[in-house]
Amino acid sequence: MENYLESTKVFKALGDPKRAMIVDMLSCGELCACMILEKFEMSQSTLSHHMKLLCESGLVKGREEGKWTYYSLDADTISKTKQFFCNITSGKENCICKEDAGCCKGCDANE
Amino acid sequence: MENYLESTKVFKALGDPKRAMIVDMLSCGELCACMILEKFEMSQSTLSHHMKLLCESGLVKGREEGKWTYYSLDADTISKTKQFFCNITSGKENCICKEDAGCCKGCDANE
DNA sequence: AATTTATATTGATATTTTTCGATTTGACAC
DNA sequence: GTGTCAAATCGAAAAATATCAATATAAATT
Repeated sequence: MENYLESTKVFKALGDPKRAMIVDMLSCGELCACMILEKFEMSQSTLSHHMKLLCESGLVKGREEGKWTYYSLDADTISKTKQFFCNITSGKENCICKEDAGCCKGCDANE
Repeated sequence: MENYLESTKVFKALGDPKRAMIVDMLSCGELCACMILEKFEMSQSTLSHHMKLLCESGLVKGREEGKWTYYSLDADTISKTKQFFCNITSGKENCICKEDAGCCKGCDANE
């Protein structure tokens, strides 16, 4: 059984175009919040909120240095998420629909 | 430049554990709404709403046959989404942060 | 034609998310 | 210490989403 809750958090984080764009930016290396902020039309507090969400999903890591915070992608989460995406989308014989009826009731997908 | 809006719609759809689970179910073949409904604790109208969202993202296709609607995964969207995920997360030299400052203002990520 | 069955739609409510301005915190410079 | 800068947090408002019960639609069955 997949860990739906963990990976869907990452998808939720990527479900916003601005956040996906931030991830794209970070893919060529770590950046401080101020650099990211320069590229967008949003307030500093809004960016901070987006960064927090990205960090909480595990996709992004923050590193504090003096008064700056540098953000970078988390390779491990990226690889796990890719794996999860492939698992749930690639054809297979024994996916959950083949199990007993009602198998999804009360599992983590229902919170 | 990536098509953020299109792919982030798919991520948004996958950002809900129940919907991710539905996608997982569909990965072993097409299912009618009634079969999916059996597995969850949610009302019929709620499931219908989730299926609509999945279809609108392009990840799932609906096929009507008599009084049933059969749902299945859309291979093309899956492959495009995987590609997009890889593009924005894999290290590269020329990602958007290397372009002119402010390049993201007014582009599709800002709606 | 009337009934049942599968699904979609509508209307309402509750919750979550997005966003901002204002404030706070913490580091650095003077 | 005082002021400045980067970033986080708080509080509030607006928008989007999730959910359900009720109703509508449309096909199959009687």
